[in-house]
Amino acid sequence: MTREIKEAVARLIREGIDKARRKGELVSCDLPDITLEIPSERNHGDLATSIALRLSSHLNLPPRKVAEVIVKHVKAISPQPSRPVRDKFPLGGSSIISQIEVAGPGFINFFLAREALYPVLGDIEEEGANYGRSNLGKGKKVLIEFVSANPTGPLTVAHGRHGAVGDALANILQMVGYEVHREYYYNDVGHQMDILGKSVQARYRQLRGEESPFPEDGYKGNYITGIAQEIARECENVDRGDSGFFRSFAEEKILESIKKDLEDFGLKFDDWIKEKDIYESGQVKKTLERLRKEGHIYQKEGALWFRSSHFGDEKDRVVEKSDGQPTYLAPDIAYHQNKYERGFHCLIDILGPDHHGYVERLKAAIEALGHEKDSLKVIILQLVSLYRGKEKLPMSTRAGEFIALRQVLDEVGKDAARFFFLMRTTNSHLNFDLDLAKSQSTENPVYYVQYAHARICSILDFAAKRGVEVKKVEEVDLSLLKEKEELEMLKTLAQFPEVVESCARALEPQGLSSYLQELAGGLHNFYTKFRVIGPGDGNLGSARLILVKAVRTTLRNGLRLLGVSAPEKM
RNA sequence: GCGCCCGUAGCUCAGUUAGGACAGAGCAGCGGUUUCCUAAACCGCGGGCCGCGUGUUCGAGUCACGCCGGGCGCACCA
Repeated sequence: MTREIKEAVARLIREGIDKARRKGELVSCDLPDITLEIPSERNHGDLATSIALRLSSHLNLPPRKVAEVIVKHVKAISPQPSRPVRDKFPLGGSSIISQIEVAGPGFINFFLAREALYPVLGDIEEEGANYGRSNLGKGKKVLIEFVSANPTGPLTVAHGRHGAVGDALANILQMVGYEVHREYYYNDVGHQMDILGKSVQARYRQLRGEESPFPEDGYKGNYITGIAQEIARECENVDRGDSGFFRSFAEEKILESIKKDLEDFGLKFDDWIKEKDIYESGQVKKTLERLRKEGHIYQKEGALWFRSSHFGDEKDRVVEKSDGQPTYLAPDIAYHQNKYERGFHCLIDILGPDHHGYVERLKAAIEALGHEKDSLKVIILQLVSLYRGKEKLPMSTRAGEFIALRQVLDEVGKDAARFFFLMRTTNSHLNFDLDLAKSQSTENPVYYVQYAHARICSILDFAAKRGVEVKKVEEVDLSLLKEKEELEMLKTLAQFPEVVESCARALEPQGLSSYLQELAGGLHNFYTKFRVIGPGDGNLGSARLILVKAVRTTLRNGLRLLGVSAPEKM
């Protein structure tokens, strides 16, 4: 429901309670926030409040009695267009309500007058691609770090989910008024990269017919052999004893393929940060030094420990091993400090479930460095299992038996992949069925939503061919829209900005994909029952054209936020 | 043993952030809809001790505590 409608109704309730108090029918007490919700049950009205239930214990009156008193006074308030939103349909006073009732244990249900629903069409016409935009974020700078896969192998399906969720969240946060920066961080130094180099080196030697043992913990995927073959093809005078050469060659190749995959998946990052840069700029040393000075670091058994237990972590953590090498945590602390120093005071990290134990120590570190613990929000994104129908596919990265994101993209396409990754809440495991994502049938929710968009385009094409123009809201009698299906769509349209905001607040894009399915459903339902172009004197058609065009705008906006295309033809 | 996530219809999942009305959707199953803007669509019908228990509350799928079951972690790895 639009904010204007909710505010108007809440204002009515408050006025009703005030009147009852002045007449002595209700005693005064602290008034809780008047919350209005959209009941799940149709015949419970368009908006409902449980205010009477909340007040009853303070007032020492049965809840139904409280509700009845409030309703009596609300009904007596005369229509006052206190805040006209649009000339034709002033929103305010009781004129937007068609019926009020007390129900159940003491709920107050409001049924909206049709006139209250029409202004949303004017909003959508006016705002267009900006419909759904708000200023919740007030321009605050947010840095969202996601994917951040190390260049040791191709992106997996799990990275795909991270990419889809991170990008959608970034879009949503931008839509509600944050200034969003997308960042990718990767480790280009250290043990894992050395193993990568040695793995490629071994494969290269084997290609040359040498006896060369494969490292025990090496990367076994076929792509390693592929890189070795490229070296054999492209490079002369290879020093086959220099694993560093193989490492940097592999890093470059893999990074290149990662970037290509991300591009084809529609992901763009504002910055790529390398672990090496964090070291070379001296930030690791500087940050550890600062922690040490402030007493958060101590020496024990030859290693340096960060006193994270002082900040809520279950135990202290090593930041520098007894051999003098820093642990992974050290550059990561420095990297996060670096984010703050660049002016970001709201950080979001998207991590896999294998990193959940890591969150507390990271938060401890940022707190030790003087930042608000809550200024870092970590989204733990649960795993993805791939299915082909009923069959579960193996996903062992170690053994090199995994389906790469690339294969999924090639097989089901960007749109289906994106949508599927966004269909579940972030903290539930995702079962991704390749067969379903591919099927061009009624079962596939991506096509369901896209098809609604294409259908509307088709109606508008048809109208253009017939010489029927799409008029402006001001020129049309919107009150001709009175079928149940039309009013349902109007209500759904009006909810869009709130849905975007609630996704932003919860850092959870799933709500948006559900919303789009609902809006598409409303359109399909309407479409099969009524005609837009054709019957009548044309006035009804004009009103319906405006309605379906508004649905198209909203579907487009929603799909754009999810990173899914809105095709005009299918 | 400890920590995090999950447990809701035959299947896949919403609903738990902020407690409210007889718990929703999609798919699968069964039956129907096309002289008309794309049938990749629509309509109808069944189907549930919300894992179990105790507590808080006027009210618990939602909160607290304890169990049971599944997943993922618990490194001087990254």
